Amino acid sequence: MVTIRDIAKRAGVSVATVSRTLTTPEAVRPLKRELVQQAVEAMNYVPNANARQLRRRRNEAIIVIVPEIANPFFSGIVQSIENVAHDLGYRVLIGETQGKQERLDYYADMVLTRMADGLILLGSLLPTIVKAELDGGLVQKIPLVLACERNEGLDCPTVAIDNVAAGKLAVEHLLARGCRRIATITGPPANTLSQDRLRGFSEALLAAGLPTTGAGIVEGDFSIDSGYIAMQGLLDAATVPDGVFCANDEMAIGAQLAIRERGLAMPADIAIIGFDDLRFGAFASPPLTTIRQPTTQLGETAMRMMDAVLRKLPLEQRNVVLVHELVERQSTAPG
Amino acid sequence: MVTIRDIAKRAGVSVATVSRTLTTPEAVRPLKRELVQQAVEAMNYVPNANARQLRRRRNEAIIVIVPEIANPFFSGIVQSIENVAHDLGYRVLIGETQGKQERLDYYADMVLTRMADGLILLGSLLPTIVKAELDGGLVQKIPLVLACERNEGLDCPTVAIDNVAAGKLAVEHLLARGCRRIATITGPPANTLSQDRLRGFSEALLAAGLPTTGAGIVEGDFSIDSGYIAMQGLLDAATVPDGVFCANDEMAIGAQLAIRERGLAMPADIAIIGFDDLRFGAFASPPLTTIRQPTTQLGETAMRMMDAVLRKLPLEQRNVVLVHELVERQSTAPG
DNA sequence: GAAATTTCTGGCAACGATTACAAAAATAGT
DNA sequence: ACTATTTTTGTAATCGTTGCCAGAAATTTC
Repeated sequence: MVTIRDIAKRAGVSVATVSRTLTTPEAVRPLKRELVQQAVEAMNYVPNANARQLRRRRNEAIIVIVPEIANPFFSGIVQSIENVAHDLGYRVLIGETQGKQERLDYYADMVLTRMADGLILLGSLLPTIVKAELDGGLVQKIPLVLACERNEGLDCPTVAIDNVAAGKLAVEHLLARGCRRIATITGPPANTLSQDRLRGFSEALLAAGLPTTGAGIVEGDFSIDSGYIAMQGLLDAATVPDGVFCANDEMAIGAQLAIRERGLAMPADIAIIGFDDLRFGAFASPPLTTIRQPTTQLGETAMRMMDAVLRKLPLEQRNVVLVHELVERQSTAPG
Repeated sequence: MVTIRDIAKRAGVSVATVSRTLTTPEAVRPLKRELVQQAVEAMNYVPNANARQLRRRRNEAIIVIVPEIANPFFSGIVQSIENVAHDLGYRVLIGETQGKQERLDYYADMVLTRMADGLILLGSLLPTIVKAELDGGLVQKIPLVLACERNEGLDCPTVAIDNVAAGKLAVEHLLARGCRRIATITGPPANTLSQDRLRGFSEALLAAGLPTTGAGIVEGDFSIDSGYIAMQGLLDAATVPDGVFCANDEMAIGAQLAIRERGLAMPADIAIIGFDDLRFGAFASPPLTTIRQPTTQLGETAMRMMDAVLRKLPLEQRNVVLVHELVERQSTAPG
């Protein structure tokens, strides 16, 4: 391996000068600068990042925690984080938890060991060391940004949409097109996101003077399969719904298959609305009405917040709420 | 930051003993080991990974290059790589190229700077420094494993399926159910994967004594939208196909929408077969027949190969070909 | 042209671990 | 009890950079 010393020797300067040429070229005279650059070129020198980071005590690397990479909603956000990170000079490490605490802690450890500078969480799971903070235990502060999900009592920068309002909007849309027997397929109840969307559902029905409980609420787990199964349950019930709000698009797509298999028409017999605006939703049968989350902005904001946290800059807002949007397609087309 | 020296002082031993307790506990007497462990616990010590890696000249981190994270096919492989990597003690950094050479080179640089030990490529793009090798230029060897795509002339471990055979199998399936006007929607022609699948298409038709050229071959780019647009083109042609082989499931799902919009029935009027077995395919309308690639095995094999390369172990096979599989669903159900 | 500044440069001590090597302690052998 | 052997331990060098500090070189000023 060719080191900075080799370059120094070849260019006939000191290691300090080489280092400066590489990091602050304007601080070294053009003549020597040229010499160094030639040597670097000739010997194919690349500075060792480990040594540099050790010395600088800074990594320019952050970890993004995703429950599941294969979920296009998350990967969209990650994509946007990567773009911004790249511009800001950070590397992005993606960690997948698959819902496992152990996995998450493993990644949190990487920021303790200084392999990475901070953590952006897209899911609802919190690292054990962070949870300890909530319980008032001794604190091992690690730079943290929460995206997508709020978390009561945890004091860290957050960016998300207002899921209660968004859920409410979805159901109001179903009401507006005339649905009266509205059901919902929710996510896991432990998930704050699920809770919020469900609350929006209830609030909308309450405001419309319709019953909000009973067989109309079925639990899924955000997967396609769970949507399919949940919908079968709804279809087997005594009163079949005429409108269903699914807490995400994947479950909605699963639900659509169940409905098609029964030979029912959408939206004529049952209207369906999803959440997230996956690109697959636009090509579903029928194309899926949904609530769009501003994926790009979500990722961008999260990354900029992280940058601010790491550079200890003041944040103008610690809890950003982005606007969601109703995307109307045929699955709820007016009758 | 608490360092190894702090622990040594507190435990009343030397730094060497602390280091050993942490890396090879069996080499230190239980008594002192206990002392050290207590100090570590009490002071919340975590070794600095940069210092360790600098010294060890090894990172236990690899980069996986994906053209697009949002593509469920790739993310499935990544998921499997992550699982195996975890078991083998590696960290995984995911890099998204979005088809940009510059982005890829950026990640390749990270292995030159020793931030990571090696590169697993899922796409077809090659880093510039690797391409230089092909041209016989001076070589900067970096540990490399190719997954999904073969690359003539590049001597590095590879794992993939036989895309020619798989493409052929898909078309033979269409032939078997009676299709005679078979078209295909391909990927970008520069892509070896596309080329292979197209070749399989041609070989199958040739063997069946059917014409293989003309309006029946439309170019897509693996995106849903491109499948939708390509299919519209096919439907507008003089002779409408009665079977279409799409080079991936995303395009097939796009094509299906185009067909539904024309009011044609699948598979009665047109049979459709895709490639990859995305989970969305199973919930398409109608559920999509496809060729399944063994995603899990693909990822696992790639990661194990990388491990072997890094540990300089001999590989029993440098070019692994995995078996693909036809998954029959309604989009090609017999008449 | 000498003195006073200003700009560049080089030497060397960090950064926080690992690991040869040698010394010390424990154990075994007689 | 004393030596020979084996285990443990500690000291110090090392990994490849960066950045402080002091001195050298260039520039400005009078």
